Amino acid sequence: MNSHPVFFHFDLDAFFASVEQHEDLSLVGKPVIIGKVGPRMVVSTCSYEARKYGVHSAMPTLQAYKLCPNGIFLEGNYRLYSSYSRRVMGILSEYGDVNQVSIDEGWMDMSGTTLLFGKPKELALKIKERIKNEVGVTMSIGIASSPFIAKMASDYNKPDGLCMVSPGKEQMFIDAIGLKKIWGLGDSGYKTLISKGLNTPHAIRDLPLEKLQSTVGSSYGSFLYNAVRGIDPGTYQKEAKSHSISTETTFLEDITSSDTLKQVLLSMSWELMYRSLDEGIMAKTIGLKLRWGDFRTITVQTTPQDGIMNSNQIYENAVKLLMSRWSEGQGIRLIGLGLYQTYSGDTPLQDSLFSEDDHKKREMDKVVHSLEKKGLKIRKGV
DNA sequence: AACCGCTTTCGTG
DNA sequence: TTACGCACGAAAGCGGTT
Repeated sequence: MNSHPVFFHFDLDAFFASVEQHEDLSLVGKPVIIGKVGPRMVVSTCSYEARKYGVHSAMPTLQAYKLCPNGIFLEGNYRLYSSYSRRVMGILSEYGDVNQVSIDEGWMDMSGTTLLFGKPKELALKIKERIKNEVGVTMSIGIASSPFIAKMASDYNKPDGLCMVSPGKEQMFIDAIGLKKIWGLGDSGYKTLISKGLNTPHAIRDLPLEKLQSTVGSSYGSFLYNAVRGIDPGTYQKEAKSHSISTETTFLEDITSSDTLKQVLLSMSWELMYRSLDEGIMAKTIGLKLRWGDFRTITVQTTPQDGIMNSNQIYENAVKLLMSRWSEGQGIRLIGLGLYQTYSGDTPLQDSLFSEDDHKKREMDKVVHSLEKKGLKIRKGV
């Protein structure tokens, strides 16, 4: 009887680039890079052929161009990728509940499905084959006793990989991949550990929990304590908390005029308002993010006493926040606006605080938004 | 002591 | 030789209030 837990983590290989290669077969085998060559642009994804040149995600495209001048640089077609993604998720969902993590990745609890679908490894091979044949892209799958280990297993043999970590071998697996590949341990944490002489999972295992927590903080300490033992530190079973919606943009050139910044904030206020209406949420907090030409970055937020009802209020608060930290003439590279501390509903927490006008403006926002969704162009340039 | 608000930092894809 | 996006969540540290 196989009664132990079995999780699949799946990850599509160089997904956007693979889709482009499948759509245009002349790109197969070539270095395909998603990202327009130009200042302030970065690589979104690139094919494995491009990675041979040292190109990788988040790299400035100008640098990628230097490394790989023969690369095929594409702008990216997110609708297309989404439709591929939906087809993949559709196939996967024939085998169980899909916990989608992003457009190209997710995990499933496949415990106790052997009688139904066959042994995990064979099932994984079958799924990989189906995705390749029916969608046209390759997928890597990791199989393990927790989503945490399965996640790293799916990365182990990429691309077109399959890796199973047998129950009881989790800690050995962590030792084999090393600190740097532990999910949740990024550049900064890695450097901190190295600077303290903690170079391997083994070295961290030698420390008692309390000691670890006093060196790197209680939360991070217990995360590491579990991770180096191959125990899922609770990576994916987080309950959905208050979420947030935000938008930001980097200008082609630094902006120094308040009119331009205000115009952008106005359009962002509309966007956030409409997105929050679509998602049926209200927010308590408005936050502004600014990045100066020298990359210095700050955030500033406010939780207005009178709540947030409509796009006007978002905009007015945003401008106040801007003026509290920025003076005319300073070059702004990036500006962002977000709604935080959201809760679901259509009514404010303390309704009495809202004026009649605020309610009216909210109703107007709704009408404008519904007309726009039907294809009517109300505003210009958005 | 518990809670809330604000800001920064870190990490993910 | 440089080049550096966007959206989201979690947590720490601090100061203030109940």
